[in-house]
Amino acid sequence: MTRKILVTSALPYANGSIHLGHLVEYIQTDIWVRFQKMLGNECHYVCADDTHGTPIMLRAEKEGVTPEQLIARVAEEHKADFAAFHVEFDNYGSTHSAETKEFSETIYKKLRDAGLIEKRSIEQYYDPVKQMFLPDRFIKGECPKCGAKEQYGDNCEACGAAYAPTELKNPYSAVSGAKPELRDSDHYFFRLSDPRCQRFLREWTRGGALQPEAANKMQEWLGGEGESKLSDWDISRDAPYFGFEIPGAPGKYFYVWLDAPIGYMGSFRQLCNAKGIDFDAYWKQDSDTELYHFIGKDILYFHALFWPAMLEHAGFRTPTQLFAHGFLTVNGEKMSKSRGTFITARSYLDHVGNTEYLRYYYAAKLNGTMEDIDLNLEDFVARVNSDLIGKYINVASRSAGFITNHFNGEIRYFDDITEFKNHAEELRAEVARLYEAREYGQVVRLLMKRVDRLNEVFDEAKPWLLAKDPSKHQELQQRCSLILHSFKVISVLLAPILPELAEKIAKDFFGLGQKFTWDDAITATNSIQPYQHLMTRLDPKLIEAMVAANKGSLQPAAPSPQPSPARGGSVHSEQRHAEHQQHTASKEAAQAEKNFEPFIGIDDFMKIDLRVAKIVNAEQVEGAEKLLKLTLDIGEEKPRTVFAGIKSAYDPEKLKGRLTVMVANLAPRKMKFGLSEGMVLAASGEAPGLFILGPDEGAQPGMRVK
RNA sequence: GGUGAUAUAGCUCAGGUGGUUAGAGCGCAGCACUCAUAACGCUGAGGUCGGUGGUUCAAAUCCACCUAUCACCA
Repeated sequence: MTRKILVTSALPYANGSIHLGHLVEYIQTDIWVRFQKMLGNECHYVCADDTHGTPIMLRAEKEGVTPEQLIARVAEEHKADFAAFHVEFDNYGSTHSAETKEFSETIYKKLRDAGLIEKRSIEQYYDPVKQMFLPDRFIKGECPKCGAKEQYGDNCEACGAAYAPTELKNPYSAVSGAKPELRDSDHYFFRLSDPRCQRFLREWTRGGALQPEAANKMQEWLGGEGESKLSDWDISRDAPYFGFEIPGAPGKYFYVWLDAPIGYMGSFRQLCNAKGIDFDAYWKQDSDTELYHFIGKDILYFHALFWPAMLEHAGFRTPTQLFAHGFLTVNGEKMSKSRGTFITARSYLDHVGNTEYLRYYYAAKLNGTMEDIDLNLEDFVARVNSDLIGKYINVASRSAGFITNHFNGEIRYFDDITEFKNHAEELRAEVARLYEAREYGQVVRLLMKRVDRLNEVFDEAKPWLLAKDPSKHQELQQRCSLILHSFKVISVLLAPILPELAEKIAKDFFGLGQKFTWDDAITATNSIQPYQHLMTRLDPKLIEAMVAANKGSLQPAAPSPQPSPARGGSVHSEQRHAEHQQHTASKEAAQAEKNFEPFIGIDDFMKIDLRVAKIVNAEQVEGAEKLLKLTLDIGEEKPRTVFAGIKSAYDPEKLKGRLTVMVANLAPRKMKFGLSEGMVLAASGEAPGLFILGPDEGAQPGMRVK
C-alpha cells in the first residue's frame, strides 16, 4: 500500500544565511523523505523562505534595495546551500507568493466568518521619526529591575527579568534613536481563548500528533481542565510593514507568523500546479493523506497551538504529527562567533567541501526526541574517518581486488545462502522501522556493527592466503562475494543518509545504471566493476582552518571599549520566525564569507557614537612619525584631545577650523604622547592618500551621525 | 521565581517493564597481519553510572531533595 505523505521543514527566515544549526533540521527531514521515496511511498517535500516582517523591511532599506530584491537574492543563496547539502525539496517557494497570499486571505476570512477574529485597540510604542510602530525588539532602554543599559523591550539580558517595553527606563528606538511615544492602534486578534479553540486543542494535543515531551509542554500552556490559559493572538501589524495587507483592513498587515506556516500550503500549491497533484486530497478536512512538519522545539508553540487551531477552524486538515528536534551545540556550547563555531553552510562548503560527512555525523547523533545534539569537531573528524573510510568503504576496497583480479568481477556463491538472505531481509525491516521513527542514530549504530562484523569475517577468511592456493579459489570467490553483497546491502540502507555516495556505489561499483532502490537490499548481486576509491578522509586541518576563518572574519568593525557580551539564548518575539536554530551567540546572521563584512544590526551600528567635530586646534607631535594632535569640539564642556595618524596627508594649519567626524565613545587610550579620547574617521585604499571626512555645510559640532 | 529535559569511561553515545563481575565506537597501551589510498584483527588499561538520602532481598534503572547545563513560561 502506497502512503501519500506531505513533509515540510520550517521556513528559514530570509534575513540570514543558512548555518549548521539550520541544517540539522533539513538533513533530518531530507533523510526521512529519501527513505520514504525509496520505499516507494508518494512523498512530497516542500519548504519556502519566510520573507515578511519588520526585520526584512529594515534590512532592505539599510542595503538600499527593495524587500523584494533582498528576498530574491537570499532565496538564491538558500537554495544553493540546500542543494550542496543534498537537501532535495520537491518545491522551494516563498511566503511572498500569490499562492501564500491567497491561502492567508482564505484562512483569515474563514476565521473571521466563524467569529474567531476580533478587533481591539492596543497601545504601543511608536517611533515619531521613522513613523512606524516598533516591535518590542526594536525598542531599547534601561532594564527596570537592574538598570542595565541597552536592553531590548521584552527582557533583560543582564538580569533575565521580563517586562513590557513600556516599563523600560529611558526608552529609545533602535531604528532611529528617537524617544518613542505611546500611541493607540487597532489590531486584529485570533481568538484562541474561544472555548472552541480550547476544546479543540485540548483534544488535538493529546491525540498522538506530538512527541510525549511536547505534549507535556502543551499541557503547561493549555493549563488544566477548565482552566483557560490561552490568550488571544495578535495577528496584525501596522503599515509600514512588508507583508500581505489584511482584506477589509487598509493599512493593516498579517503578522509574519501568520503567513509563515501558510507558506507550507503555498509552496505545495505550486508543486501541485507544476506536477498535477491534487491539492485538496492533501489538505481537505477529512484527508487520509499524511502531513508531517519537522520543526525546532522552539517553534512548537506556533505549530502546536496557533497552526492547528487556524487550520481546524478554517476547514482544513490538521497535521498528522509534528516532529520537533533539539538545538545544535558545537563542542558542547552554543555556537559562538568569537570561538569560530558559528559556521554557515557556505563556510563549511568553502573549507570542507564534502557535505556527506556532516550528513553522516548528524544522522549518527539524531533520534526522535527533542534533545539537543552536539557537533564535537574533533569527534566529527575521528568518527567520519573511522566509520566511513576506515571501516565501511574499506570493506569494498579490500575485497574488490580479489573478485576483479581472479574472477573478472563476477559475484558467485557455491553454497546455499538462504540464511544469509534472510538476515538481509530482517536487517532491512529493522532499519526501515528505525528510519520511520527517526532513530537515525540507531540506524547508524546497527549498520556500523554489521560493517565491523564484515571486517572481522574478512580477517577470519584470510582471502590473501586463499588467493595463493588455486584449490581454494572457489572458497575465495564465495567469501568475497558474500562480503561484497553485504556491502551492497549496507550501502542501500545508508542511501538516505549518504545519497551521493550511494549513487556512486550503485552506478560505478555495482554497475547498476541507476540509483539504489529499497529492493536492491534483498536482490542478488551479480558483478562489480574494478574498485576506484569512493571517499577520501577528512583532514582535520580543514576543520581548523574553517574555525580560524570564522573567528577572523568576525572582528568588530570598530573598536569598542568593551567586547560586547555574547547575547544569550533569549528569543525575541519579532525575531523568532523560523529562525529556530537561533539560540546562537548573536541574533544577526553571520555572513562569514571572505571579502565581506558580516552583517550587523542597526542596533550594533547605534553603539557607535559618531559626532560632528570641529577641529579647534591641530599640531605636530614631537617624536611621532605619523600622528597629529587634534583638539576637537563636539559641543561638550571640554574639548577632546585625539591623536590621529594623518600627518602624512594633512598640514595641521589647514585643518584648523574644519569640521570632521569622530567616534565619540571609543574607549580613551593612553599613548606615549598623552591620552587620546576618540578617533577621527578617514578613508584610504590601495592607492596612496588619506582623506578625512567632512559633513556638508550646516552641520554643527556635537551633532550625532547616524 | 515556576515547569520540563539532560547529567554513564579522556571524547561521542547505548543501556524496554529495577536482577549475575555497567556496554559500544573513537582515543590510548601492547600484540599481530599485509587484502585494503596505514585501513583491518586480537588483547588490555580506563567508570564509586552528577551529589545526598530513601523504597527494595536487589537501583545507572523507582521516589525525594540538592547541584550543574539547556530550554520554555511569567
